[in-house]
Amino acid sequence: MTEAHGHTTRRDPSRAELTHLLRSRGQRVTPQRIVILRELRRERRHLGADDVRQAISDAVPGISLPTVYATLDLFVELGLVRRLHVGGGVTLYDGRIEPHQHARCRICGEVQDVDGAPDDAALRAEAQRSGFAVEQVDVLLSGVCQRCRNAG
Amino acid sequence: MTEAHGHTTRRDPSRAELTHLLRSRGQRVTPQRIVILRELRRERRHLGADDVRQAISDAVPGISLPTVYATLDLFVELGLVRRLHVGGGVTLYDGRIEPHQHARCRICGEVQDVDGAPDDAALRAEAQRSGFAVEQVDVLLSGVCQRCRNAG
DNA sequence: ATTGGTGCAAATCCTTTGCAATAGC
DNA sequence: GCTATTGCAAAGGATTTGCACCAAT
Repeated sequence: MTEAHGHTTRRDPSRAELTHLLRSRGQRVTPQRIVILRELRRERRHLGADDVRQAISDAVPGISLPTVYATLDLFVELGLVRRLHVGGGVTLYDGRIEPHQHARCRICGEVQDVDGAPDDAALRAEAQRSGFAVEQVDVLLSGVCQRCRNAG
Repeated sequence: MTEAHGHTTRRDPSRAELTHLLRSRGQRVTPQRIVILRELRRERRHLGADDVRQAISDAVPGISLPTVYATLDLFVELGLVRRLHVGGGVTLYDGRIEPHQHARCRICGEVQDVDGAPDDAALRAEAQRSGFAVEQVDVLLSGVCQRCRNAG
């Protein structure tokens, strides 16, 4: 038995990180927050707010969607997760912090990670020419994923 | 008088283009479509669906939002305009076709154009390694625009 | 004991849908 | 005249808000 039925305690690197960040801002460490962050870090898929709620419904049975939204907003502000705006008004959350970009299949809608940072020097320079202070660069590739190419 | 109160007729390059595209697909050339495309081509800002309706409310007084949405969807499919998903679930439409990217101010939300194509060779290659067929690359810069930097 | 966080219910916002009337072709 | 397109009204789905209760510090 490795660690069985994921409970909130026990060696969880994301938990210490979270506790520290929240405490330093006078905010509270709640089970909801612990579980949501752990889920985002564990899951390699990209989750919407309701996906998150479903994914943790065992660990935190009665959690409400407003709480999930509030928590995700907080995590984005803390820099713990990335918010992703893919097509169709869909908003997803990504627990991976390492620099990487995203590719969205126009057939099935699935979003996959693409490792690597964009070579954005030229675009940055161009934006800064007009006085825009660039803080972040998001790249979204669109196309057709392997599975849909095989199916189609 | 250059050409005064923009009416739908008279030398409008976008109109001929639109007529041709629609006819070739057995679709109809309506005043709503003509005016919406002309507005998107003329306006250098990026417009949401309701912005479009307001912008053309003089030319097409009774136009409904569902019609605006349907028309924008059609134009995106025809490749006449680009759909932009910027933060906050906001969807904007861009009548400029030439390759360019976008920068969104995190303070005021304004979206400005950034000329130039991304140097995306490395990311494309990485995505294709996993069987993903890249068709399009969208880059969204985030940061603070000139005006908000001065104000702040 | 304080007061930030949660859950609930309802409100809001954007977008889509169903359908009868209208207008391109 | 045929049928795509429109406008209206209403539905739908995602996210936010207000407030009373609860629980982390």
